[in-house]
Amino acid sequence: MTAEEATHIEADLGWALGIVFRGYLKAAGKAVADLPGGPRGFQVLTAAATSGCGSQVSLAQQLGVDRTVMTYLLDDLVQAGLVERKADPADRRARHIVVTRAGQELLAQLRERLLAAEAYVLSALAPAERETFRTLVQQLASEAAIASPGFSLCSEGVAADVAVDVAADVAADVAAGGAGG
Amino acid sequence: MTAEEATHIEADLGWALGIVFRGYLKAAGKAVADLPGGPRGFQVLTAAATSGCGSQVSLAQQLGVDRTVMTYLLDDLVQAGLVERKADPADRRARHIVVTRAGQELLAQLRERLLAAEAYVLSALAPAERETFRTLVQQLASEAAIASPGFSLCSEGVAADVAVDVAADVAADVAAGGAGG
DNA sequence: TATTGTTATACTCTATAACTATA
DNA sequence: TATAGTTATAGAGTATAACAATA
Repeated sequence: MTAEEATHIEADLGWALGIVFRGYLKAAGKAVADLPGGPRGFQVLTAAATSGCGSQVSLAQQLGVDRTVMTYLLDDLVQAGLVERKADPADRRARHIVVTRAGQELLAQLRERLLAAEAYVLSALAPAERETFRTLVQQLASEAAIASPGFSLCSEGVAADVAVDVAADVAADVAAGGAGG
Repeated sequence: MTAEEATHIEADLGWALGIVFRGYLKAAGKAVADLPGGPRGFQVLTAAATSGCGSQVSLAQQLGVDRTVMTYLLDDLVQAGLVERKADPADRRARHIVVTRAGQELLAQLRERLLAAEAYVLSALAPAERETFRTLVQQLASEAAIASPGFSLCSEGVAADVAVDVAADVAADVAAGGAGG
């Protein structure tokens, strides 16, 4: 490596990732400003709604955060009436996180707003490149998540049926005009 | 959007970006553990070494952080003898940030360690995909940085000549065996 | 003994305002 | 009046340890 090859800041992956991530947080924060926990709260809602095993540790592992963080996030979401901590009959230590109907409705609405925010963040890329970028980030994140200790996605499970049941009702509402931008 | 299309957490761009970014911070943090400020300190060093206009605000804008953060980062780097705050004869308010010889040496060494950390973060992708990902993130970050108020890269300028002068000496040292992993 | 959930603590990063010295 | 740099403060986000209840 010679002096002429002195790396500029744009070549630093950490710089680029940081800029993009902070830009995303800013855009997504506005999109879900009325949701407790902001983008993190949305991720909890999404994971709780689509994941089969809804225990707090399992959600925390999926989201890549500490289980102590999950307690705070859930406290706020419970207080807002968006999720509930149900007792797990199979393990009295665990709490089963269930998204309420209000939570399902809000989730469906915020999903569209968040998609718009994502589109804004990616707007510097050509349409084909956006999909490529999404695929690659997703691929990196999935591998990293799998590599983290104790990770399991639990896409099938006991709670999935209940969640889908509620989601069916909600989907009708949203399609009827709930999708406010 | 129907219930069957309920978005899983992997489809959330914020989730993926967060996982990847935190994974990078972890890997990069180990790589530059002996540098004040960690990966952020490395970015300051890189920007100061390759950017022409080395004022603190200009560096802060390039890095996408507040100018108050730059003060703390530079305090530690100055104390470690890696950069110096020189008076700017053209503007007595401004400080010209110059990387010392020790800073240049450390920068050259850490650059290789950081490249290894970056390679680790991207290891889930095929070689061709890694370059694609780098290009796309860089493209997104550059556009976002340019869009931010007051941004200017200043790749050419007064200090550039001095920096390259020092860098030439350092490059010889590193090539001779300074690149410790 | 290990795990779930909670609480408390501390450390980092970030955001804001106020202050000085210069322009 | 505006800008460069500093300082102080507060708010998020994260990491760690400790604890009670349960496996």
